[in-house]
Amino acid sequence: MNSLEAEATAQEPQTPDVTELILQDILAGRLPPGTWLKQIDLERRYNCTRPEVRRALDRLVQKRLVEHIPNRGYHVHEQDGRRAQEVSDIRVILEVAVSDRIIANASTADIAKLRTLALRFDDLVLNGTMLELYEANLAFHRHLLALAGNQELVELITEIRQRTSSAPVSQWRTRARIEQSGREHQQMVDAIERRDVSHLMELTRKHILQA
Amino acid sequence: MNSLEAEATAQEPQTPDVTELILQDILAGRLPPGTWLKQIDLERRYNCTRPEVRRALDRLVQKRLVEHIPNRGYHVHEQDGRRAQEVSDIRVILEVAVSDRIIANASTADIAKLRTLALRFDDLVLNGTMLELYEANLAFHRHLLALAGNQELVELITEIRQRTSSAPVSQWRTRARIEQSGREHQQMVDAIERRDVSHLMELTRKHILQA
DNA sequence: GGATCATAAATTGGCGCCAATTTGATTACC
DNA sequence: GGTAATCAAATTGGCGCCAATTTATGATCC
Repeated sequence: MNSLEAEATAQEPQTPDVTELILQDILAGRLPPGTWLKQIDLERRYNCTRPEVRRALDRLVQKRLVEHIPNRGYHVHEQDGRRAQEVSDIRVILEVAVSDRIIANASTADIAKLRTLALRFDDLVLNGTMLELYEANLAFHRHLLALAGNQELVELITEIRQRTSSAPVSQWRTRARIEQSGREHQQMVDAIERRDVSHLMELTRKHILQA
Repeated sequence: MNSLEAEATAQEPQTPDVTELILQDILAGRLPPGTWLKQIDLERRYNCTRPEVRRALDRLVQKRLVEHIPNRGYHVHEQDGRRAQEVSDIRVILEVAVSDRIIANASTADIAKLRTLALRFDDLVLNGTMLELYEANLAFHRHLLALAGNQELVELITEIRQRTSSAPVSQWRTRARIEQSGREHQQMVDAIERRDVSHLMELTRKHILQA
């Protein structure tokens, strides 16, 4: 939703939710998989108290993003190839299945909005951080899914996306792949505009599987 | 997984995860939607410390089972008809979509195991608590889904099931409906044994939607 | 010289206290 | 008699300390 307003690492004395800050650092690849998250380090890094760190770590464990070993500590969950594949499979099933609803509900305004978001993604390919790109991509997919008329579905897919793709860097290996993703976004909007359900389904399937 | 070994409310001095205890009480309907979860009450009810209560409450908020209002407190999330409908829709999409994989992977042993679980459900209809029935039902559906060969899918559906069906009582309103569910379980196993994909899909769809 | 044990440093994790906010009741006032 | 303001009780929530466990280091023994 809101892009990154916490660009300065730890400057402001206010408390903008430590969980979100750690999450973004993991997503941005600043805390790579396997990294041990020592409570004192986090306390200093985010300029917060011990209980806040603990609460954040516990939440991230619930989200399956970090692993907890009793009396040993917390570390960023290793990338699991099988799990990533399984999540992709789930996404394909769901997003392909609601393609018809998306097309049925998409108004002219919705399509315009999707184009804007797709363009923003393309723009950030050239000049933008990996995190910004990640969030722009997420925004596009969230608005797309929202058209299916099932709010829970939007939240659910947002959740399971985070669950595996620890570092977005590992998602899009090359710039060529990123640019390809951008083009696919455009094609998906085109398909929606033409009300071509089967084409949208095929585009969605490919887009997710090779992301 | 493990059935209820914490039958005695709060007797043993050990700490068998307070989160799970509160969760079960919500699921069993002992803590109806809307109930305010005062920290002192929980502290006494489950014979645990303040920080444990807080951690449990925070986790349940993450699971969307309780709602948190800052400086006001925590209360069991109200049953949301729309959300329940949306979760059912998601379940239908997913479980119908993997029907073919379930049938492709189901061995003779798997089918026998499913029959056992279905029978256990039927048995508990007569003599068993609501919670036991709920867990037997969950066990059947988990084993069924596991045959699709996607572990994440099993965990995901288990999660979203909990997310809405606050009180399992509200799921199966009448005993007639429960017995009908039991028969449908049997029919689903029959369909798997006959390798009748389309029939399993139709049974699954109806079973979920009118549960 | 290498391995093992003991000791010390560091880290995790449990626990209780106290301030801030809210709720309910009593009192004063219109 | 009803309403509004004030005060007290209760509840939430932040914070730091200390014990338990683990890890690293160094000394001793084989």
